[in-house]
Amino acid sequence: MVICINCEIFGMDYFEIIKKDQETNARAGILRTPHGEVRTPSYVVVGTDAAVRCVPPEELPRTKTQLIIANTYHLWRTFGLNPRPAERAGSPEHFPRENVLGKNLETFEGLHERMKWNGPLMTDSGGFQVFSFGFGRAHGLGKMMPRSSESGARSFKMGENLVRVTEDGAYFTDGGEELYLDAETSIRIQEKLGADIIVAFDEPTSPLHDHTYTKESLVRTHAWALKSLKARTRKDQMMYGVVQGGAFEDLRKESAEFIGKQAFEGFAIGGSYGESMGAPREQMLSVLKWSVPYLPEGKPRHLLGIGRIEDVFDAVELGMDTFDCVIPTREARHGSIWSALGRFDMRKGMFEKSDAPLEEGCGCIACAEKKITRGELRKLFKSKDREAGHLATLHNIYFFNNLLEKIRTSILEGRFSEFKEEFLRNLR
RNA sequence: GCGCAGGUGGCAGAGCGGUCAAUUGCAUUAGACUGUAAAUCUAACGCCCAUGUGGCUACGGGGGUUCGAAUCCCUCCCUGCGCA
Repeated sequence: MVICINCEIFGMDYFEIIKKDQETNARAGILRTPHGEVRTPSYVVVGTDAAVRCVPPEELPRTKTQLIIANTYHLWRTFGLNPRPAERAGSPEHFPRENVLGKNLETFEGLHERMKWNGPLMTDSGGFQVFSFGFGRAHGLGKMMPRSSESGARSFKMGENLVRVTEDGAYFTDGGEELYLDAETSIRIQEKLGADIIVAFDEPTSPLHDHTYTKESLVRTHAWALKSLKARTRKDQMMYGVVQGGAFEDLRKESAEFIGKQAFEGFAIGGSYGESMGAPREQMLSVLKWSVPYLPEGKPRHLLGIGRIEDVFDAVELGMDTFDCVIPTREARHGSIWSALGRFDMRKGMFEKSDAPLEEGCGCIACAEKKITRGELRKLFKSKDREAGHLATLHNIYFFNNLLEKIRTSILEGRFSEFKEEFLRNLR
């Protein structure tokens, strides 16, 4: 039985499961949003600052992108009541600076218009920034906590905690200003931004948090979830509730059960993962195993911030439908190309004279249309040409979107497990 | 031929008596990146044993001064610029 506030708008079948895998919890479906359908499982491309970095909007339709996620905190800072230049919001030619300045949210034209993207959009609530600018920054942590012994661990320096969390919300120190964000504000901003899917305000925790703090935080996140629901005024946006609970089985179950019962159109699983019990990846899988059974079968499930190849296969297998992740876009800018064989750092000397395509048979603009070779891409990277990040991003987002399309097809054809096994076997 | 300026690790280029196996950048090598503090960051980078306040060879070649030289002097070779 589907219970949701906006069912009369979205209809009972805004999320339709077309095929369920026999052996696993994988499912293929269609998520219908006001700006079009998302065939699931699907990757969600990250466009934090209202632009997929390095990709002009007109090229997005040729990347198999179905759904893009932008960020409430960053957009609030950029376009909101405290406007500041969107320095990272896309390259200048695609995103004229003058259009960014002097606007505020009251007159904001909407994300779709701004991004020149008419497809499905979602916004994250700003909840992740409560963690990443706060505890995460103070401890040099990201989404996945490295093993302390690994070389290269903690590449990014620890810094000052810029966030103070209270029962009601979070105070951010940002550029000398203090900003306050809470559930009501986050939802008000997300309604102004106007994405098809919005996310309840939450506080992610890390494996470094003990049970006491995690529980405390969970109570807060649950209260914020209810406030988020209550704060909504638009009928044309779906809202996803977020499951937290850190690395603790009891808290994850409690959270999934509580959040799963609320009148959200969909559910997201959040948090950061680490080695408090095994490797980060295994911990994440445990979290999914604990949480998913409590989430309603008939509603979409989103895994926040996850998206390497193995992660996506495992998460689909455990019943997740959508995944957003910066890996394709960020690593593209950092020089890595993803392929069915794994990840390659195109800056390495071994590619200097390579005439091979980035990936054999790839249909992305860089491979299929521009016929860029590895050697050419390496040269662009080495000369710090902006085109390098552009081409690599086009390739990587196509690769992941295409991978999810193949996963979806394999589910529909009843051969998900075989496909997974075969694909992972060929990875380096 | 004369004058001037130079010759430093793969390259560029600091250092100008000890704290120099030598700053820095590039290149190279390895690593990291998972709801975007990130088109970024970390590390290695003469040779050897690899335990080290370790051994060796090194700042064009040779010689000298000095307790001590990449740094000062002499000489040779080479490069650039100017004048013949």
